[in-house]
Amino acid sequence: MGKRVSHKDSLCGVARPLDAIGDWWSLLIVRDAFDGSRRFGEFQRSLGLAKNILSARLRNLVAHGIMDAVPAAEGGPYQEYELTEKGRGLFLVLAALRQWGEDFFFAPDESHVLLVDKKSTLPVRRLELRAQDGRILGPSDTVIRRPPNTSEMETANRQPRPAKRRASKSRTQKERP
Amino acid sequence: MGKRVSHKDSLCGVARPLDAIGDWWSLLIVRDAFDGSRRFGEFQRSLGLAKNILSARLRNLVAHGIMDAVPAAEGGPYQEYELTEKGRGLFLVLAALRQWGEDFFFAPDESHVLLVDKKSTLPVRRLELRAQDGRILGPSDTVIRRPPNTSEMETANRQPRPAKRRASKSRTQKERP
DNA sequence: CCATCGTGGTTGCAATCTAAAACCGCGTTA
DNA sequence: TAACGCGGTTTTAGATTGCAACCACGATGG
Repeated sequence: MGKRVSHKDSLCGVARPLDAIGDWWSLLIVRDAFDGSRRFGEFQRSLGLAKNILSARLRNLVAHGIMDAVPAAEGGPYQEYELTEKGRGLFLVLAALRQWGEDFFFAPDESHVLLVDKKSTLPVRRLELRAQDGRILGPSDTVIRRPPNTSEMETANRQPRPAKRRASKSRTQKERP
Repeated sequence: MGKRVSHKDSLCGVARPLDAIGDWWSLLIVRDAFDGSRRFGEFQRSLGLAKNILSARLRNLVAHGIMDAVPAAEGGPYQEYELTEKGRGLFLVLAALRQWGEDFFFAPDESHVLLVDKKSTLPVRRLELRAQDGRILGPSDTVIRRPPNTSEMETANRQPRPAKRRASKSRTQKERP
C-alpha cells in the first residue's frame, strides 16, 4: 500500500482513484459491499483474507471516504461498514471490470456469475462510451485533453485542497518535494 | 505481485481481472499505452517508476496477454509494447475509473485532464449501465446471479487445517489447482 | 458462577516483496 | 574509441504481508 503511485498524482485523473482505493483487496471489499456484506466477519469469510489486512483495508476505505463505519446496526455492539456516495460511485468501475473479465477470462462454456437487472432478471447491457452526439467511442476515438489551464503555476503548488491524506498511522509519506 | 488475491479466483469475475493486471502501475502503463506510449523509456519517463519495476510490469502484462512486445517497429533495434485486443478491452475500465476520479477527487474549480471525443472535441458522455430495455441501472438495481450450470459446490470446500507451518517454503504462492 | 465460544479487532514477527540505484550490453553519435 | 542513451537485470535495504497469538466483550450454557 504505501506506495505513492506516481509523482504526478496531482494531475492524473486515474492515479488518484487508484491511490485512494489502495489495493486489490479494497476493490473486492467494495464489491462485496455492493453485494450486501456489511460486517467485518462477512467480508472476512467471503474474501478469506487475514483479519489484520481486512482491518487495515477497511480503515483505509473509511479514511478515504469510500466506506463509512456506522457504530451499530440493530442493537448489536458491533460496527457495520457501508458504502458512501463516493463508494457507490465505484459501481461502474466494478461493472466495467466485470465485463472485461467476462470477455477475456472465462472459457465460453465456463459458467460464471453475472450481473443481472433485478427487475427483468436479464443480464445487463454492455457498457459503452459515447460521444455527446451518441456515437460509440473506442480507444482510438478519444484523446486526453488538458483544459485551458487556469493559472499555470498551480501545478507545482498544490495544497490548498484537502487532497493529501494524513492517516492515523505513519503511512511512510515520502514524496512531496 | 505476489498476492493471490483470493482463494475463490476461479469464480469471481472481478478478482481474475485484478489478478491479471497485477497492480496499480500496470493500469497506469495501460493508460499510457492508450495515450500513445509504446517504448520502455516513454513509459518510464511518463510514470517515473524504477526500471526494474517497469520491466517486471511489462513482462507481466505481456504474459497475461494484455500487451504485446513487438520485436521492432521502425528499424530500431528496440522493442515496443502495444496493447492487444484484450488490453484494449480495458478502455472502459479506465474510462470508468477516470470518471469516478473526476467526480470525487477534484475540487470543482480544479483543472484536470479530460477525455474528449476526437471528432467533436467535446468531452465524452458519462458512462451508464443499462438494462436490456434501456433503463439506467444503479447499484441497487442489480444482483449477481450465478447461472444454473455446473454443480459448483466449492464454496463449502474450506480446508479445516492446512497442517503445521514452519519450513513451508512454498516457492510461490500459487495454490490454485 | 465460571467456562467456553463467536465476534471484531490489535500486536509480533518471519518471510516476502518492492523499488532505488548500481551495473551491463549494445548500437549511435562525436 | 570514448561517451552516451536506451532497454534491461542484479543488488540490496527496507517496507509490506499475512499467519498466529492475544485481547476485550457479549452471549451461551451447564
